[in-house]
Amino acid sequence: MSIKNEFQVHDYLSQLNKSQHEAVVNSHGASLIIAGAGSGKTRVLTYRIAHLLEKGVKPSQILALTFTNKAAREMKLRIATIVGDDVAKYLWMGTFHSIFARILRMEAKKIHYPSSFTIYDTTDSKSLIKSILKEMKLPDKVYKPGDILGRISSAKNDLITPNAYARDVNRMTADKAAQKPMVYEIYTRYMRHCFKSGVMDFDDLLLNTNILFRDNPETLLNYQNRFQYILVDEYQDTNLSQYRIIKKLAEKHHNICVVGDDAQSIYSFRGAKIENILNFRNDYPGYQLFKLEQNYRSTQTIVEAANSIIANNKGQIHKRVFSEKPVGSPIKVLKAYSDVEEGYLIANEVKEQILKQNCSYKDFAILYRTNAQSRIFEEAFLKRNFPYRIYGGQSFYQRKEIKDLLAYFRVVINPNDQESIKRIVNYPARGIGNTTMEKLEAQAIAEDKSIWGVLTTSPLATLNSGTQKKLSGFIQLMLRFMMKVTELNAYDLAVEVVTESGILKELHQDKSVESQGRIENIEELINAIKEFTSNKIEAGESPSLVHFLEEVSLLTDQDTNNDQDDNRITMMTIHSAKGLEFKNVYIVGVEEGLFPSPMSSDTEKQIEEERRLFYVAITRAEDTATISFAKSRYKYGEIKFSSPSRFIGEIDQKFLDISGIDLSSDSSTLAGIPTNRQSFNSPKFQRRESASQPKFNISNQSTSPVNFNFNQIGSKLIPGTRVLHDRFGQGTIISMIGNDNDKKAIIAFDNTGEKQLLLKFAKLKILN
DNA sequence: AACGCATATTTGAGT
DNA sequence: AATATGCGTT
Repeated sequence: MSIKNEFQVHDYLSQLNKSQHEAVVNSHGASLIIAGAGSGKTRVLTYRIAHLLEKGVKPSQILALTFTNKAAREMKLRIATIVGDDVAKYLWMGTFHSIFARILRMEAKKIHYPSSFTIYDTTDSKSLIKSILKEMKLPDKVYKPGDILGRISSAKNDLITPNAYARDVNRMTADKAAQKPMVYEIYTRYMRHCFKSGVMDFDDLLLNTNILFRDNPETLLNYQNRFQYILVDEYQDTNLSQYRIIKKLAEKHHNICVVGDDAQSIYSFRGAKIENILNFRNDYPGYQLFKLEQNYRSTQTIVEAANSIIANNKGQIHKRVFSEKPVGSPIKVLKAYSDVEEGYLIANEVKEQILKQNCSYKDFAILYRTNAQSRIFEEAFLKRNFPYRIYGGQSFYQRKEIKDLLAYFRVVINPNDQESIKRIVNYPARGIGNTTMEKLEAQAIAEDKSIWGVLTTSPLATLNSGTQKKLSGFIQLMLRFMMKVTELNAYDLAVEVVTESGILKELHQDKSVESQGRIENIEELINAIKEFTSNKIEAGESPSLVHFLEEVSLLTDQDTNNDQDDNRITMMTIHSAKGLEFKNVYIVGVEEGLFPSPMSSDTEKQIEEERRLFYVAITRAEDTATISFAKSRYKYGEIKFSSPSRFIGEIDQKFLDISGIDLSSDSSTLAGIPTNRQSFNSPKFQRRESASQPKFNISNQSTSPVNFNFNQIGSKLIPGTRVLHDRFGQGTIISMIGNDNDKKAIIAFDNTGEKQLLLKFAKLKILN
């Protein structure tokens, strides 16, 4: 058999150390693999699956669950290089959400859902909660949609249905104490609405899987038989809902392998239970334990420093992570007086390291606690023309024009999706306004139908004939699309929707740069659909829009265009850096009040999670790690002062290089770093700091910009002129439009694309 | 229905 | 600070 030869060619077992080898070949029964940071976890998982396949297990009998789509894709790819794509493609490998969405679609009838159910993202859910609040006449000042969604989400992750919620004393009293006694009622209506609309949110995908298996023993049995081997990655970050699904599926064969690291559990805020990994031994008493303790990623200094941090946590699974790589350089600690200076210092460091180490931009990562911190570094790098990529924040699929188009698709597939209908009914403008929609919604509630149901089956007596005509035009338009769902593939239908709906026309009429960008985004989406369609046709799978939507709803921007070979500095939150590695890592904003986050500083448990997050951050580094903090930073437009994070003091000082810190300012501590839990919030301390704030001249001498007053020398701004903008960096003027006070320049910026700027406000500088 | 101005909210991480 | 929401005006 050709598979055998493939294995011999790769000779994968010889690439493993002893404990990795054990973890790969002992593939029967229950296994717990504790994988320290950088210990070759992915390699072990990959080879374990390859090994199973070699032993004759069919790929379709293996279920492998990962945390992100990206992890699944990469692992599948690696397995494919060993066993071939024709085998690997039959593996059930993906995130919990995508795998069980797939199963739920097949089994939808059994839980009384349409198999064409659509998936709501957080924005959709919040907007639904808003309309429920309106319906219940509750103030959204008290019942903040985000908060309520969080309560609902937490209930779902704990498998608490609305009925159980009402009986849950803890939740009910907490709601009452928070002056929000109606959460239970909102939850009930939210669930009912989703069910009637044929819609699931992220948590529903897991909750409904539990319900499916609970109420349909024969279906459960079917999947228990199918999945002879189950593997779960990042087990420490599974929630109760996920845990129960796995437990049930593995009940028959007990061939369950979970991989994780309790020291890297960082998602309890969204319901993950670290207990799942800690209690594995109780769930499967005959389990085998494998510990991967050798770190192949980082220098000894980094590994030891990380160990000294995590030693502050209690109740861990004992392990001794070590490295046999060189000792490496100490962890540099940088102090900045302001957030802006922090950006400047880090940019300097990057430049210096690039020259010293002979490495390039892609070897650097800036990791922060909150997405909002990215801006400072974006500005610092733009000024110096450093290429970078920011991950997270607003993703492609969250952009307005993309959501609009996707809403069309969703309505075509599932016309009962009310939030989507509301989104598109008057986009492009059709003269169907709020009043009309409110009447329709009221009627829908009264007749217990969806809005679409009202539109297509009820007499619209309360509306005047003009409005009725407009609505009928919309209905006819959507019906035309719906009739073509099965006949056309995703691409052809998408093209038809963009043109027939008038979206494209609308955007073309608006000549602004913004709508230019929107058209480009729409084109990008259409291209993605084209690629999806041809891939599916090639693979002999269905290229319908239904399947495209399925894939897209569970995608994040982490999963899209990840060109490894383009040479940029990476900027992301520590959460999204989990699982990644970089030669040089900069952990920024390591301050009290930011990291640990004030929202996670109430209990020691929360602090421990923040500490694990810090551990994750440090262990991303291969060669060097740098920590920085700023004494002051802007928050909500106000200057806030802060002191270095307690976590810096928790690192064994012998691993730190604090020469970058000005010792003069605070003598009572080691370079201003509290070595125990003291803080520096005394007014005296703060006043002194604010008075001594230095002004830094950040302008780059080599491109020395000339200050410029547009009224006098505006005529110098002609197409082709190179200019510098504070925020967007360098660019070339494409054209000038407007007159006098409204004069604008259309500028193609090197890093951020085309922008249209009003000269009155844009502080442009001409470059020589 | 589009626009302009005032006020509120965000900055807690992501499937 | 930047963006979102809301209300009143055209």
